[in-house]
Amino acid sequence: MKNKEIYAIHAGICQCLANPKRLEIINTLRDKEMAASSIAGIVGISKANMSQHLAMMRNKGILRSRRVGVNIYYAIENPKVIQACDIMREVLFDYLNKRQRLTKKMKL
Amino acid sequence: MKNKEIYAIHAGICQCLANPKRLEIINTLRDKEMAASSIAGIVGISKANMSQHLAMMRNKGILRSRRVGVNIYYAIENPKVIQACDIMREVLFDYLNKRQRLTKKMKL
DNA sequence: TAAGTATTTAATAAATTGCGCAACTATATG
DNA sequence: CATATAGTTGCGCAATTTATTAAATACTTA
Repeated sequence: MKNKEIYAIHAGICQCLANPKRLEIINTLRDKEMAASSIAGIVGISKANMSQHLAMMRNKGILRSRRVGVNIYYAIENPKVIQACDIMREVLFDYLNKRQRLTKKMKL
Repeated sequence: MKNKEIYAIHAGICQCLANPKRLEIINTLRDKEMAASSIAGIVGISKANMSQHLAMMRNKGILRSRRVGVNIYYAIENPKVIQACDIMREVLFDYLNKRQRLTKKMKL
């Protein structure tokens, strides 16, 4: 497999993290499985839209799903995603802290 | 700061990883700083486009830049990004391996 | 200061993404 | 079988992203 192809698929998987709703879904499923409609309720989006986000993440190996009666339960497939997510959140906070320090300094 | 806002900024930073060219840039700068045009040469995109990608990542605290004469050198600002990148790459490989095993099993 | 190299910026076109809506499928139950 | 509930899918549209081009800026050196 070519290097450029790898980067493309890699980017495709990272794409899952590049949307606030999907981050919230991942965070909600951090330690439990949950039915699609329950997640939709928590995140506050429509069933259809939720289904689209969930399908995307399942197709990329980030989530898995299983049917139990009328419900379909989703869960994190690969916990490494949580790890990556958390690290990127640290990057975010490092960035915010740095900006805050700079702003303070400018006010002195 | 509101929870939803955090998710939005978090997604904004993750967006940097959601493009093959940017992943290649990050990987190229993994252990060294490099002038914009040199990176463009390695990754194989135009200077203008490179500049846009670099600016985006600098604005989000992922890269930093410094001018040395006529050149502007870019480097990773927060090494945690590399870590997150590598973990997401593992997720990718876990996924590819799993698919391969499934494909093999189906052929038996 | 004029010319050359490196980089950025602005404007645009093309491609992709996100989301609402309606229709459809699958399961459970009266 | 009819109905209800949970979830998925296809379609269209607005918003965002990406790449391209041309013009502008910054620095160096003759």
